[in-house]
Amino acid sequence: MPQKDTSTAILDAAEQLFSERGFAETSLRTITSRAGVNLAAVNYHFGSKKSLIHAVFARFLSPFTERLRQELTDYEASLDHEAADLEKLLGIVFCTAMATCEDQPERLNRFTRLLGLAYTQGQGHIKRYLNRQYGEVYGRFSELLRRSMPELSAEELFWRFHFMLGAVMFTFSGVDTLKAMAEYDVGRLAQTSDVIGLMLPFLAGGMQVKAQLPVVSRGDGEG
Amino acid sequence: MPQKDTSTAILDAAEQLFSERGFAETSLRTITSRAGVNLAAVNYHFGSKKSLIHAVFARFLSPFTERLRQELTDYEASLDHEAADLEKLLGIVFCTAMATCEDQPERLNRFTRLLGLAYTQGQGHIKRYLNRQYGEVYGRFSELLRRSMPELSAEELFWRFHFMLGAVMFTFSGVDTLKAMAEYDVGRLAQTSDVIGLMLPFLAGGMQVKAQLPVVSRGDGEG
DNA sequence: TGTTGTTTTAAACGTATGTTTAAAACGTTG
DNA sequence: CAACGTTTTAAACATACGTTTAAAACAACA
Repeated sequence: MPQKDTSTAILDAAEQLFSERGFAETSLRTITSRAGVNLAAVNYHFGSKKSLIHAVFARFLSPFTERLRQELTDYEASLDHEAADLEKLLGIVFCTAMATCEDQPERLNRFTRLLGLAYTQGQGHIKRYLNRQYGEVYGRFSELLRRSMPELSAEELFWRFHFMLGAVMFTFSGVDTLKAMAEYDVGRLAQTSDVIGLMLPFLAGGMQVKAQLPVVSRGDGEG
Repeated sequence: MPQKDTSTAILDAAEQLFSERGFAETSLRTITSRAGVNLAAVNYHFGSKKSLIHAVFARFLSPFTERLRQELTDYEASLDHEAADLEKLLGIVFCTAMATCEDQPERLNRFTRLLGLAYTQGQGHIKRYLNRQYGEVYGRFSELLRRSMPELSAEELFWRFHFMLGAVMFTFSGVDTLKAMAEYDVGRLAQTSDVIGLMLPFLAGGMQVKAQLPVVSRGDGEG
């Protein structure tokens, strides 16, 4: 490949820059100059900045969800009405994600960060797009998660799921900074797979802990 | 108070709008028109948009860290060389945060969200400002956290701490959306104190879980 | 080679932003 | 009241943005 396709060059630059600076903070001019293409190329090939953002997500998420759909189907078949296993389930997601970008492991960081930004940064159109395109696989995973912890109430499961999501998103959002900090603090450079290896027990431990009464309470009543 | 001070009106509007839309996505014109003041008032009272952002953080964080410093000192004194208790420590932070804005509980959501945005959104100057101003209290808390889990390796503690941070930040970043989703899914409207009550066991469970070998591995070697 | 459809380019457009200015309004103090 | 420092105001400024345009360059094919 002597020289990248224009669309690919734009997607590559956009993916990296968006993940570094966010969507609103990254201008088309920065993207096109990094990609070495003309400014108008974005609107020619993608139509608008919004569509470019969607395309960046789609390039990773479409292969990923395709693989994940298959993995979940296989796992569901192997279960045959018995309860699902939480760590196995989380392992499937992580492994599928890593397998989707096995040639460039750093893309996983970029991508989790992009997802985190999509959630926390305004830009409602991104959330709508993601839900429309990939909501079904997410629902499949949710259902398996529920089956892996049948003793948990719907409310506890809901919140714990989002606590977990937060730990994952936030960690990978700043994983490069964190790796550097960890190297400075601890003296050892961690690989992404190491971080996942440390994260899985944390997540499983938090998800499966026995519920107990809260130690925090507010001054007012229960309203 | 018949009519708010101009600076206060700006800070109120900015705090709310920043937390809803992010920093880059909120224009000074939106802020000043929401606050009912003239556009130039921001630059007159705060000098620049950057300084306004810093002022928004300072208005919450200065009283908060002041209280927290005191609470940590008290707790340290009560310990007298014995190990700190993790849940007690987390409880102190949450309670101090809630006490700092006891009159307007929703400010806690806004603020955790602002902190999350500061971490995930580019805007390096915010991180630098926060570290410069409040780094010391953070260090005090870190040290107590370490003392609460002496059996954990430095590396495990570092990463688990950031997993925890992520769960907290992410949850409160979208706590209003999440509350609405939870109400729809589960049928019961949660209060912030309820969410914290559900979160504490999750965090403590994840932090204190016995480490185990990771189930995820990469294809390549250990490099 | 001439024609046609596609891609790239430089330039401009319209709009929105953060900031500055200079005059007006205000409030306090002599 | 008069003078002075502070605050507010409307307008303008310079810059950056996403998008559009129309011409140029290119590619494929007859």
